[in-house]
Amino acid sequence: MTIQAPKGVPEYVPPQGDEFRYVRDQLATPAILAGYKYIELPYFEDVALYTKGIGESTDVVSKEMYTFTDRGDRQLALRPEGTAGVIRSVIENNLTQNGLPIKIWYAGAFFRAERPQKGRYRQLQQVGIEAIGAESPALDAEVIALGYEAFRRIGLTKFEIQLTSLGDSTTRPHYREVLTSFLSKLDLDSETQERVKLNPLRVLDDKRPEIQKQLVDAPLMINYLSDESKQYHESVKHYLLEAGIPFVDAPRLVRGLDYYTRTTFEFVHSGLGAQSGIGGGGRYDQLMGSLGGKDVSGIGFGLGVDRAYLACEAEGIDIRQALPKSMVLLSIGETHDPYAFKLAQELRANGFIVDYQAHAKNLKSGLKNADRLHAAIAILVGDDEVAANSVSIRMMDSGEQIMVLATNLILELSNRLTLGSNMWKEA
RNA sequence: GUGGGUGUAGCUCAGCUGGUAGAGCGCCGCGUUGUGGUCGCGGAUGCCGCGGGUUCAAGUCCCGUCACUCACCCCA
Repeated sequence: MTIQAPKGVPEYVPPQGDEFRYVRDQLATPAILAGYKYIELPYFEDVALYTKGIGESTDVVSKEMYTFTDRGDRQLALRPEGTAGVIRSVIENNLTQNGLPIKIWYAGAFFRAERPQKGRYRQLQQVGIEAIGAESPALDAEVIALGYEAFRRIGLTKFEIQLTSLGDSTTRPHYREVLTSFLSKLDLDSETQERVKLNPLRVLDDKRPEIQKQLVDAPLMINYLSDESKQYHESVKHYLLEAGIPFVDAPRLVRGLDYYTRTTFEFVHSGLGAQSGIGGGGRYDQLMGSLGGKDVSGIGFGLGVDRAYLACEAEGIDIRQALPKSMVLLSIGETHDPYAFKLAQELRANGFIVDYQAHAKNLKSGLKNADRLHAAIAILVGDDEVAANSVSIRMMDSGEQIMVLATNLILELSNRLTLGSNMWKEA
């Protein structure tokens, strides 16, 4: 038995690797354009951060964390989500000192010890943002808009924004009582009854038809909002409507993490099967305070890069054509290798993406190689070229080929590639 | 944790009521000794997941086991 990757861990090998990287980068771009600053955080944290921050009653904390004890007997956990770590860092580094709100973004891997299935992995990648220390419907709308833009940017169209408000600390307890008393009258299995006690809201999300049937008349949070929360929610919706960002009211929307209050949303894709959520987030009024920081509210989201990538596939989006085109430099026969090697260095120094394939057996096999590598341009260095201090530039799709002086190569390429020239270079 | 499906060539998969292994794609070579893709011809590749059982005979039937996968719970 050869060694395999751990169960439930996705891999993106070439050529998918570059496509995945593209998706991840594009998902982050709207936030960068909006002035959000990057934060690099640890991949493991004190277990207490998550039990206190996310809530012990959540599945994520109670049964899906990868926890371990280090040599100093510290209880640690691979991070299952991003927000708690961001808040911890904001508090620890006093980032709230220099004016609010602070807007940051992050990207990276998260870990959940779940049973894997399509689109649900034990190691998942997210791009996330957080805007901390300000409450205004405009900010909520901005965060939602940035998520919307992110998915649009990679070409997704078959998704919708589901939006609701989970109420504030003054109205939530009352609603919870109402809901609990409703649920306690239903015919539920013991496991679900247990969930009613722990977190009744989550029962609304149950997909089993026999449960859903009983929930048609369930009381909804949206009808129990305080005037203040209601007004705030209406205002958020108004901003979105004005900006032309489509959303649907989702009064039964529930999220898996306990810290969400008021504005709560999810990006749901229709082409993914069971794991349809490609992103989600919301506002958290108490999280900063409960972790020992300033008592201010924040809002953020996490976008699933793995699922976004799957969604592209489901929509038939051709990511490869969006990637930079590549050039292959071929030397025919060994004698020209040093000459070609030097040319490759020069091209790269000028920003071109150049794959140098040394000493092709003959031109035919060299071109075949270039074709297999999906090169858009082949630069040929053979006897004829070297004799004339030249190289040949061959456009692989048209077959058009010209010989130019080596000293003019950079200039020639730059001239020929003016249209969309960034397509040939690494950002 | 619960339920279903699948393990056969590098990949996707076919292989009927048991008779000793196949296709497409890819790969290598030749047609073409400086021109790739298309086309034609030729070629290589398998402990049929693993262990046991039934049988003259097992990829095929039975038992076990491992892995993968989809779905439920839950989540990005």
